[in-house]
Amino acid sequence: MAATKVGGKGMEANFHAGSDSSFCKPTCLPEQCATCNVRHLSICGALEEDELGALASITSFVELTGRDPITAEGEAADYLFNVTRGAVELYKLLPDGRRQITGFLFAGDFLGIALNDSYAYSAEAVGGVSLCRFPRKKLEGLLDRFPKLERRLLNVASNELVQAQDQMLLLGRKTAKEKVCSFLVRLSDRAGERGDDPNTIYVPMSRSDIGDYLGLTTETVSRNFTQLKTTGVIRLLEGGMVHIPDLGTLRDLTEES
Amino acid sequence: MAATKVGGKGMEANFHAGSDSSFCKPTCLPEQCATCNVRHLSICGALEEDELGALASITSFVELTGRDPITAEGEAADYLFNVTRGAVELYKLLPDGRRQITGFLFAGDFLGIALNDSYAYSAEAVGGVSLCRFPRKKLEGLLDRFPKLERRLLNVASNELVQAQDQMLLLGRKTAKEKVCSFLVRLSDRAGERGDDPNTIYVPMSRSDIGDYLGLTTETVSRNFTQLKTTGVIRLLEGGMVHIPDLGTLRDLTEES
DNA sequence: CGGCCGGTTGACAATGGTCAACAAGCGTGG
DNA sequence: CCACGCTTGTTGACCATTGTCAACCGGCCG
Repeated sequence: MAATKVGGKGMEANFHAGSDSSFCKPTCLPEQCATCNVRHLSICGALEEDELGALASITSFVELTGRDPITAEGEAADYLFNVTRGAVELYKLLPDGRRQITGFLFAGDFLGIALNDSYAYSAEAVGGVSLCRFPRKKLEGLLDRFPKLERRLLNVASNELVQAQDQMLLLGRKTAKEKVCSFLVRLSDRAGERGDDPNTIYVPMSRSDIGDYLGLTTETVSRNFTQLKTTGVIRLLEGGMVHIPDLGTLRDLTEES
Repeated sequence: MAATKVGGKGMEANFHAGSDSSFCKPTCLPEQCATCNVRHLSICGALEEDELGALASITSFVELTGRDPITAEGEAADYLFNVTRGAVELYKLLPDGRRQITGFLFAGDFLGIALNDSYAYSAEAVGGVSLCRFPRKKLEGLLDRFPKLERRLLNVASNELVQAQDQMLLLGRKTAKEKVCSFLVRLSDRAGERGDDPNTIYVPMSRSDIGDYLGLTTETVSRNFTQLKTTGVIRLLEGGMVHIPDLGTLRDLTEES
């Protein structure tokens, strides 16, 4: 796949405008929305069925693979996104290449709150990802029409800020072991929220991604994983799955309230 | 001064409701708003003069000294605030007492975006502070009436998220020296934005506060300050003032783009 | 088959933390 | 007015956690 950014001019072949869906009245939803299983989780959930058409009409549907870039830090923020499948990582770089991943996004998450005209971070796909892409100007126009949508965005921003505070506490004050355990607990909590088994979590990201998220090196992450493994707190399964026999034990190691 | 929180039941003697200002029509602004010099910077700036009365009517004006608490992490978020004078610090604690300061607020800043029913962090005054206090429910009511206000809050949240990303990069990936220099540069930038001299900045917080903000110990902060002092990058003046002869040199030490 | 990538492990180093002593400033109370 | 104690900041000696560098393993893909 080409390494063109989704926000840029390329990849036009990779997505289809919502209005493309042939003989469909404006109020009729494109197939992607009709079958979307994270609609109630995402910002779309703020709108009623009959209002959703307006949002859908400005939406393009994007499919990504591998490590396709989505946004680049500092670039004009012309598009905002909804993740409907897969995982996305957000990161910032220092000039010498040091990287800090500021967050992972999953299905239902919104990408593009943290910006003032230009993106505050780069975003790239981790494996297969589906996105809804909204032109920023047009989305802002919809905010005027649907205050409910704006309220929802404010809630999203609020929640992201709460998460950001937690992450600052983790980065600034937790030990390597506490960081790794907190990370696993968070993935487990999210799995639970999605209705998945919180004791068997999917960890799609590499050790180096985890390190860059927790402010550690890959080696330290790896060492802590093996230590948790040998002490029986976790079991590493096939395909990036991790089994946690006793969440209480793991949670005790995070030092969280 | 009593250690009662401003969000709680105490301190009623310390503030005056905006509507107290005697024979004043609802549209007439209380003295505090009329003379407020950060109105255009704060969320109030989103409203026209004639709309401000509605906001003022739900506002209480609070004066704090010393280390008075404003909010406590986990507590019901019944009030939101505007800082109109002084400095406020926001922090989170681990059960064993480790502390992470997630941000400092100054005049014009809004306090209370990062919440979902309960405050995500504790907030306390650093020295003398003046606040405008809004009951959350009533403020939310105003958001329905004034979409401009909601838009402004979304912008505030957006900016805070951008800052939070920067702080994560700092906490996770910068060295002690880079952290301290970044901190000074930020204070200098803010001084410049306020129209103050960016070469002579006011650092009102203690070494321990700075350490808890940067994920360092007081000793490491102190050592880095003296190193910057002996290499001539900064000069420590009276009353917490710091002189920076050459901002370029300092900026080079932050490793920022 | 061979090279590359991701993960693991080991030896060692260094950044930053811990512990302790000390100085300066400041308010309190004799 | 001075002595005292408390807090804050500074500095030093030492140490530990985590980073660095390197080797190695296994899987995957060309």
